[in-house]
Amino acid sequence: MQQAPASFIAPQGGIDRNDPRPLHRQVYDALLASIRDGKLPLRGKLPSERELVDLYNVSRITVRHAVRELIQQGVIHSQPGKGLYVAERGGGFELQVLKSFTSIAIANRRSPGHKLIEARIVHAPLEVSRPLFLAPGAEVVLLSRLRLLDNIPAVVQTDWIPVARVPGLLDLDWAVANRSLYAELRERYRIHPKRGQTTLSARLATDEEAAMLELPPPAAVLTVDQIAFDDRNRPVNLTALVHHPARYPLTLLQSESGDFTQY
Amino acid sequence: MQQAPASFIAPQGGIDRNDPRPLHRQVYDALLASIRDGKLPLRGKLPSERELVDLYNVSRITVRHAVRELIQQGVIHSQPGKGLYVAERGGGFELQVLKSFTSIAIANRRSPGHKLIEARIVHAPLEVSRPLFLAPGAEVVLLSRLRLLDNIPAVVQTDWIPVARVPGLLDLDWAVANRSLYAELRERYRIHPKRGQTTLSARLATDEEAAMLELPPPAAVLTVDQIAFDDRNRPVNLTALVHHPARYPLTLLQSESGDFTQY
DNA sequence: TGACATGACTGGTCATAACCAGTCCTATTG
DNA sequence: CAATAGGACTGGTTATGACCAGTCATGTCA
Repeated sequence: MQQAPASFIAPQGGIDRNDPRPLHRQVYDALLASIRDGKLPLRGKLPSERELVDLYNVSRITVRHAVRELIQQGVIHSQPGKGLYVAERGGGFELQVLKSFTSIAIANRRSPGHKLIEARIVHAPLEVSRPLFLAPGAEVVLLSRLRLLDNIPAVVQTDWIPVARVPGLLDLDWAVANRSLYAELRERYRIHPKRGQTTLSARLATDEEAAMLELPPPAAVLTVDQIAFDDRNRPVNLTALVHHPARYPLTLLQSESGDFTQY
Repeated sequence: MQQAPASFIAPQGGIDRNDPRPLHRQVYDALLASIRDGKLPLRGKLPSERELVDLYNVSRITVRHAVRELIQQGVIHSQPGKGLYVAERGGGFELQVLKSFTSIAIANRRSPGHKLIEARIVHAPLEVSRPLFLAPGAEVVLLSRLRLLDNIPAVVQTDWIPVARVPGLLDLDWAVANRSLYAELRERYRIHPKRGQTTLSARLATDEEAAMLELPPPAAVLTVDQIAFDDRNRPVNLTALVHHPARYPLTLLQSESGDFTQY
C-alpha cells in the first residue's frame, strides 16, 4: 500500500467552496502548486484520480478536468493502468505555453524588470491597425520596453493598444521598473485576454536592438508577435517581442491533444 | 428559430459506434472536418452544444470534450450565453501546436517534399545522447533532409533516432522525396509519439544552411529542437529544424487553458 | 520452480441529471 | 413610446454512477 499522499498535498488544500474560482481550477492550482513547490518530486507519482477525489472532496469529473489541463500543459503525463507522473522539465526556461514575462521570470527564480524605451500615443501604421481591426492611422498607445532578467537585457518588447480601450494609460509613470502592463489592463481596465494568436520567426537584429541586447552584429534574434483578444473577441493589443536567443529561448511542452503528428 | 444545422453537419456524420476511436474524438474530427471543408464559414456560428447532442446522439459530456479540444486548439472559441464560433485564422501558416511538416503543408495546400542530405548511423554526441537518455557514443540513426514546399527549400531537418528502436530503418531509400519518417515509425515500428518538448530559438545560419535555404549571408534562421516521447514515456527521437524565416514562420493559436497571462 | 490465473488497482470513456450566469428577444407595464 | 420583467436560450460547472482495457502483485497449479 502506498503511503497516504496527504502529507504531500494538503487535504482540502486550497479547496474552498466559497472561492469564486471553479472547483476544477482550484484543484488544478493546488496540484500545480504542489509540483512547483517540489512537494511532488519530478518524475514522481501523483495520487490516483480516485484518491484525489477523496482528498479534495470533489467529483472525479472535476479531478479529471484539472488533470486534463495539467496534461495538456505538459506539467504531468498519464500512463493508463499505472498512474499520473510529474513530467521532467527541460534544461532552459520552463514555459508551457507562452506566458507572462514576469511570471516566467519568477517561476525560474529570476527577477524581472524593464527599462522604458518609449511611451506615447501614435497613429497606427497599417501593420498594426490591420490585426487590431482599426482604421488605418487610428490612435494607439505605443509602449516599448527593454525587459531585464536579473538586470540583464533579455527581450525588447513593444506593445500597441487602441487608445479607446485604455484612456489615461500613459498618465502612469512607465519608467517604474516593475510596472506590469497586463496587471494594469486587468485591474484598472478590467480587460482579460482570453485567446491569442502568436507568430514566431527570426531575423537579423537592427543596430539598436543589437546594442540594447548586447549582441555583437550581425546577430540573429527570435521574434514573437502576438495579438490578444478578450472574452468578447475584441482585439486587446499587439505585442512584438525581440528575444536574445541565448538569454531567452522558448520552451513548449506538448502533449497528446488531438493528433501529435510531428515534423 | 435558427435553421437546422443538419444541412451543414451531416446528422450522424462520421459517428460510428463500432469505430475504435472514442466518441469525443469522432465528434472532434467531424466538427474539424466541417470547419476545414468550409461547411462552417469562418466567424460562423456552430450549432449549440445541446443541438450537437441531438445531431450525433451522444451525451453532452462527449460533445463538451470535443468542443474543449477544439477551443484549446484555437479552432473555435466560445462566448457564454451566446454560442460557439469558428475562429478566424491568421495570415500565414495555419498551425495549432507544432505539427507534421507534411500535414501542415497539405493543410495549406502546398505540396511537401524533401531532398536527402545525409542518412547513416553515427555515434551520438553528448548533446544528442543526453536528451535521449542514451550512453554517450551510443549508436543512433542520423537522418538529415532539406524539406521543400512546392519544391522550394523551406526547412533543414535533422533527426536522431536510437538504432535499437528502429532496426533496418536505413534499408529504405530515403532519397525518395515523399517518404515520411513518422509514418514509418508509426506503421513499421508501431511507435506513437505522445508528448514532446520543444525549444525555439534563433541563430545565424551556417554557410551550408544559408546555401540550402537560398538565404544570402549573414542570415538569421529560426531553430526548433524537439524531443518526442512515446506512450510509455521512452524517448523516440530528437529533431532539429532550421527554418527559413520568411518561407516558414510558425503560428500558434492559444486559448484560455489555465491562465492566459501574457508578456 | 516456473507458468498461469486472479483480483485489485490504474486512467479512459460515456451516460444522465441538475443548476448557474450570461445573452437576447419579447411581451407587459408605466 | 420607453423601460422593465419574463422566458427561452447559451456555454460553464458539478455530481453520481458505470464499464473498459491496461498494469501489476500475488497466489495457485502443473
